[in-house]
Amino acid sequence: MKKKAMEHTRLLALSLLGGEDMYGYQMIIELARRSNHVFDMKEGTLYPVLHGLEQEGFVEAYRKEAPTGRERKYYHLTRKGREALREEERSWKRYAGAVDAVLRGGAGVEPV
Amino acid sequence: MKKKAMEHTRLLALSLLGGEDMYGYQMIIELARRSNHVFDMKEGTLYPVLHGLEQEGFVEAYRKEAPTGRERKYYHLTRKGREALREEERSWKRYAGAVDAVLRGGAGVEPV
DNA sequence: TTATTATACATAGTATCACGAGGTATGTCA
DNA sequence: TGACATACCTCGTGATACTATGTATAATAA
Repeated sequence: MKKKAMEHTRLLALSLLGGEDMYGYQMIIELARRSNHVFDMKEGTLYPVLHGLEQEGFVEAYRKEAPTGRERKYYHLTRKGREALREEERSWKRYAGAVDAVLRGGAGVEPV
Repeated sequence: MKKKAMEHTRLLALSLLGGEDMYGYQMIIELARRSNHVFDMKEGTLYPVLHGLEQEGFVEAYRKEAPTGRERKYYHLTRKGREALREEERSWKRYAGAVDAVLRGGAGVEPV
């Protein structure tokens, strides 16, 4: 079987940050935990996405020292980011609903 | 807002053929209808996918004349294809369930 | 009659996306 | 001290879906 593509990475990242500020590494761990390891996001996937979100003004980064003495780069969801999250959620529900409708044989999705 | 990528095209194609034999153009129309135009698949997307499915032995093509006198190329789901459909459906449910779990804040997905 | 549209198939080029591989650096623990 | 976990990052590659384009026929409009 082929490898399952990640997809919807932005939605997942935004959703994670919707709850609390997080740093990249933490997001990967959390995503794996919350999805029961269905999502095993790679650094090579997440970091470019975070940088993109930052450039778009959806997240803001700040550095904070961890209890261990190490510096971490935390990401905070901006207002604009929260709107984007809501939009992406809608988009996901629409998408998932449409897939399910097709699988059921086209029982009909709500009109858009 | 960025364009939403199709994704899971194979699943959708297999699912359409799970009901009855169809020809490519018909699949595009049907998919749009059943998904209420959430999916507006392009020929440039579908045909390569169909050819791939054929090469893998998931579908078999045959030509049949339409009432209009025109020739159409119908695709039929093989046994192997039906298995692939079931597998893709499982995969989709797993994926969608995991996304929903993350959106809910990680209420927990069934272990895999 | 002729032009346009809808039907029907197909490929080539392009953009995006996620991954693998690799690099850097620090803290912890045996 | 050396291995491992933590923590960040980039580059190259492959997969996927899109746009654009090409071909051809049937139906319809001008």
